[in-house]
Amino acid sequence: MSMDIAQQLARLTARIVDLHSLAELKTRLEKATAEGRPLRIKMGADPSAPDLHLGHCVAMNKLREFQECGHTVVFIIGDFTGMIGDPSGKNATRPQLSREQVLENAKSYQEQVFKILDPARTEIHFNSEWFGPMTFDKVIRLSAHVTVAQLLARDDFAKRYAAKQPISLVEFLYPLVQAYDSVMVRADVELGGTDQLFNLLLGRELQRALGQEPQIVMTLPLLEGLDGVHKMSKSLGNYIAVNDTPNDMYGKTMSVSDDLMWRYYSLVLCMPDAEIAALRADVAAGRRHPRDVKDALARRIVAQFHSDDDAEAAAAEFARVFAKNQLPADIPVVVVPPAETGLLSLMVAAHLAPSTSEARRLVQAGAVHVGDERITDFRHRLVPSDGLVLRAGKRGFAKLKVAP
RNA sequence: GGUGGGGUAGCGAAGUGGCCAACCGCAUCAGACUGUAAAUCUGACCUCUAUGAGUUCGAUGGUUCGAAUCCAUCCCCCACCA
Repeated sequence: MSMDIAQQLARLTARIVDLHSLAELKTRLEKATAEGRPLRIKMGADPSAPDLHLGHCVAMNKLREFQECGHTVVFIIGDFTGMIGDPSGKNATRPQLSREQVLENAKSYQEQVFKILDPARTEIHFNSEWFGPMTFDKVIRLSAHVTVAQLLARDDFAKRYAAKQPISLVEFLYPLVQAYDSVMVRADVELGGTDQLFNLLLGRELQRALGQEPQIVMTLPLLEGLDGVHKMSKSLGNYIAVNDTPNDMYGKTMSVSDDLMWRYYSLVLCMPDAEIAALRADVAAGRRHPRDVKDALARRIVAQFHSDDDAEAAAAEFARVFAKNQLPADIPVVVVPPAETGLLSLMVAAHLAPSTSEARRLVQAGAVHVGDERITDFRHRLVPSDGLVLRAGKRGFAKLKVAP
């Protein structure tokens, strides 16, 4: 714990949305320094989605900053809750997970998490540790600490209640479950997305009710996904996964809108506000092209999760394919029979279209090239030859190989 | 348990016997323009051995020349009351 309190505070409160409260955080940091013990920073993870994406990284980055200030991250894998199935929000029922699935997801979670976090300063717990053996009388006693009015205060509950939409009892129980996790790991700080604020605050209340010092609560912004509107999430398919290939990662980043890229600079790369402001000013004044600024962003993101070389290669590949309209370096090879066939069935065989109807639409729309030639006649027939490249749309490529 | 409302393509939402493969909006895909940005314009958007055919409107069975539309049974959802 080399940094002094003021430095830590400045660092730890960057980019956050809510903080309850700054004074408590300061006191707690001072106390920790005095006692020579690191703070315990809790964060919960949902084991139903093993694919971490950049949206998760917003909070992870904050966790890492805590670690860099010498504190311990306590990562909770919600395996118990995962096995019940989380009915949160719109998708009424999430699939229940088996024990094996949860463990498998947890493992892949860990691998991904440690691309950002320091394993030496991370503790991982499964909440089945304490919920598994819990008996129902304890559950009831626990629920006595929370009132319905309190729960209804949560924004999305309030809205749904007002709109006469259903709220399942399980959903009511969830915040309590999460709050109890905080009690069990004796969290000093818990952080999450802004949508988690209520749950985090409930943890505070519960800790107080059970005689613990209440955790400090911190929320971070929700990162918008590739569509620029909704928060990045797996179910919406608008995400950049931590495990995406360099090319995908680079390309997806380049498809982010200009307005949004500043958020990525801030929330994913943790670039200080002043630097971002300077960049923005350059772009506004025409000193820099927004495309170049985005290219830099994409490179840095790829470099962070892969390597500098990967970033370089992805940028080069992107320039070749999309800027110069040349063929990608790696085109999937499809083995086809040597006989003459219709273009449509060839496209389906090459996975360029899921159905011949779809293939026909692409051809009619002028999206299909055979070699250098654009084909618009869906009845087109051809004799496959080795190395012939089929192209459908911007991203669909297939290289033919004739079966002997 | 009672009363009322409802289940239509990825989502939302029309349609209440033939003009319905099903208006419209969103999302998506493609083309043009570009910086694979945004915005805009255009087209497509169940499947197929494709100017035709086949399968769709919670499920099953029925009435009819003909059903998403009518009838019966069943399944599921929601609100209110208890």
